[in-house]
Amino acid sequence: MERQDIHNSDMPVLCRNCEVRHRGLCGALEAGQLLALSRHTQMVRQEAGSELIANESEVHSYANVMRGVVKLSKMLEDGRQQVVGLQFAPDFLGRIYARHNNLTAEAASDVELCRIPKTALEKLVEEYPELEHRLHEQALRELDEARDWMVTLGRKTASEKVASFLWLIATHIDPVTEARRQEGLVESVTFDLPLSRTDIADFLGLTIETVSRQLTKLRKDGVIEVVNNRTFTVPDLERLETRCG
Amino acid sequence: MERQDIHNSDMPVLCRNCEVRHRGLCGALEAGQLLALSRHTQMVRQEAGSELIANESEVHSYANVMRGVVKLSKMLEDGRQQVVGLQFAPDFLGRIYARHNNLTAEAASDVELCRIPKTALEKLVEEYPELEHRLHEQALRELDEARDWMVTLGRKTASEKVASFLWLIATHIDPVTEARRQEGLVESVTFDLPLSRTDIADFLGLTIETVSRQLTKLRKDGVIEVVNNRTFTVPDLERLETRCG
DNA sequence: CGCCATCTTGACACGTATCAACAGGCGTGG
DNA sequence: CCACGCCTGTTGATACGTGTCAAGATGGCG
Repeated sequence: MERQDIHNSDMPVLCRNCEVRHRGLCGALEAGQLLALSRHTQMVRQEAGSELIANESEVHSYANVMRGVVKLSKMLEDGRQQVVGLQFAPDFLGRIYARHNNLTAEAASDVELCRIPKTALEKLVEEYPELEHRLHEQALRELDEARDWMVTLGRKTASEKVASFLWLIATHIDPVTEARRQEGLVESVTFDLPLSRTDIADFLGLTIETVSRQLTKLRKDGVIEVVNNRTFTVPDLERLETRCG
Repeated sequence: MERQDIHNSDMPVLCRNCEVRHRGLCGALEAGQLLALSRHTQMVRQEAGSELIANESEVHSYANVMRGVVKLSKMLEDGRQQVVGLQFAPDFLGRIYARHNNLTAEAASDVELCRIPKTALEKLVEEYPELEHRLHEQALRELDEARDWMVTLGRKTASEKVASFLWLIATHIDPVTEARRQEGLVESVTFDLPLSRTDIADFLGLTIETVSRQLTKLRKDGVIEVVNNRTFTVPDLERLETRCG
């Protein structure tokens, strides 16, 4: 997979076929730099539910999310849990520069990751400042998202929280339809939830019962249609947005 | 203030006397680079309550917090407010690279800022990668803090939230005693709250009445002693920590 | 077909919000 | 110098939203 076709171009085939290359970290790099990077990367598939990063574990590698959804969470000593973020392709996964991880990462759906060892990435970052710039911008984006979510956690009602969650998923799960939505071309969306009711509750600071009740309320109000437990359709996204508080 | 004493050293006097230089952004820089930076910086004092960054406003400058506490907050359309972060010296203030601010910053106490225009800093960042590295590390630190606070907002009880807030202030308001505390040399601390009850409530996702009730409960339990409305002493920090959940 | 995990629904409890009254500090002005 | 009003914070009574506990329903899968 990591072999390059020198008769064609300097770009590794792995990267040439990479769907997220232009949007993610690697968009920063020229062909030659991509080659340097790809010498150390490895594509791995992980099935839903597998632990990608264990809390308190030593950092050995980082990764780019290529496909699927990753769930980031933290736990109090007594077991109370809070999901502190979701990552979608092409997000960078891992806390660079830290010795130890301070959260848990789990595959929420089946995921594909492009892994790179800690030392390899850190060396490349020193060499190519544009790489650090990209990582910095992602950190800032995640910080913005975390702060937006703090408003949801601290100040919204259960009903608004659930609507906000559905809105988040509807607008992040599929970059293609999201692009069309932003041009006003789409108002109805169908999607699969990447999280169980328990995870949703842990994301929203609620119980699963409250999440369930608010979902049925949204269904009865016609804001969502339930295809099955895990897949919903939102007939009118603007209508959903008004429910987000 | 910005004149340098060429007979003594290349370092601008402004910076030579700067208390936070080694810990903050500028710790990245050599004397010559500091000089380049200080050509554009300006110390300003703002009194408690003044708005430092207006939401949605265009970004014209950034700043380092030199003294005091800055409160970052967001508001929903109907006026519900959430404080999404506090900044202490020597934190960097402002969302670099963004065209528009997406939160409000207010001086929680009287503050001193070291301001620098947007374009000046961005040019310097391009020139000195170490500067971007420092900013990146601060963004990552703030992200960690935001995620920790998400746990507080989503999963802690009112009592634990108030204890967590007091813990945060007690361990951040004064770097000197905090350093001694970490060596186990201090267990009692007295401090001034930089926030009103309203702000504390908005930070914790509670009402002022609930904050007030939890404070009296902590007082009656001997966890805190109330010197006056704004200044408390914590006789045993470890005892407070156990109340944080 | 039946088991198990996941989700939903119901009855009730409890924590926090809401609304209202009161207390204290502090500056202003008589 | 004290009276007054205002602002901030506290305390109390009650309401309401969400949590808790328990029972069913649904769906996937052997």
